[in-house]
Amino acid sequence: MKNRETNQRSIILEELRKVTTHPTASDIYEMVKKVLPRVGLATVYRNLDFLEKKGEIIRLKFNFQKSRYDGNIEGHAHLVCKCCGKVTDIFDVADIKIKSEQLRNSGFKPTLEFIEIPGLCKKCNKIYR
Amino acid sequence: MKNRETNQRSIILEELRKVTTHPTASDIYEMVKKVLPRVGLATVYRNLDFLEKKGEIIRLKFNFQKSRYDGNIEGHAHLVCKCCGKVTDIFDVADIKIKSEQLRNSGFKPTLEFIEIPGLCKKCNKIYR
DNA sequence: CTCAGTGCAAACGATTTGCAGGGCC
DNA sequence: GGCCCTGCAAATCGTTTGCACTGAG
Repeated sequence: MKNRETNQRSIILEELRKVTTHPTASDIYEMVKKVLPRVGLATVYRNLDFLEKKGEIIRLKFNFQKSRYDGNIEGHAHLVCKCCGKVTDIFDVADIKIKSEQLRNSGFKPTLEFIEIPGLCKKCNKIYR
Repeated sequence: MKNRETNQRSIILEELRKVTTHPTASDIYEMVKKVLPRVGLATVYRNLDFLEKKGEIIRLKFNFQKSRYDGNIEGHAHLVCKCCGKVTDIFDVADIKIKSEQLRNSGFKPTLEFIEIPGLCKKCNKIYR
């Protein structure tokens, strides 16, 4: 009786799965509009929220003003250049180790698959060397 | 000739240094208003931006809608509970190790001091166990 | 048939900006 | 005295919401 499989919802997910970029809601809106010209932006937002809650997609936060979305839910991390904003996916982080007694004592359970690692990309690092 | 040391700017920094919470811009606005009743919210925003660019404070991104700020620039990480939103400071992360060939090959230089680690806090982890 | 989902437009809330006046250097 | 900074108000922009309608189950 709940969670209906609408055309809009499946196409939004489908379009997001297609790309390896990390589009914003309006990017996705534009992508979906090519398939469903009458779709509304609010529908895109509502479905992105829905899909995130379901764990089908990931909402990224590296950009302050607008959210970005990732249709790839294979556990992976993001490298985010603080200088140029470039985002790189890293898939082989199964074994990130954090050595911190405070962390161990806190009882906090990290979800390292979705971590966003700030830093400087190769290009920007050269400039600032 | 540039970067004047105004009363507003130093009080904003001073107030932010005092607390160990991670206040939003309006939280800081309220704090500063107690000292400078005629201060404007825009001034707070402009100075927070300024101070962040100068590296005097850190702008945190764990909250989607509004930015939070940290006056403690001693290298430390944040544990962010995805469930209840609780944020915990971790100071002994000098030796976070990330074992990733992709990362090594990418030439990306991580700034691990400012990393935000998602996960579940002790309390929420129990609930979801 | 029912009600979750949609499209549209208006509302919202955090942040930014234009502008005239103020005060640091 | 120059011009960076401020306070105020209005503007901006991403996101959310109210509402009547639609279509999936």
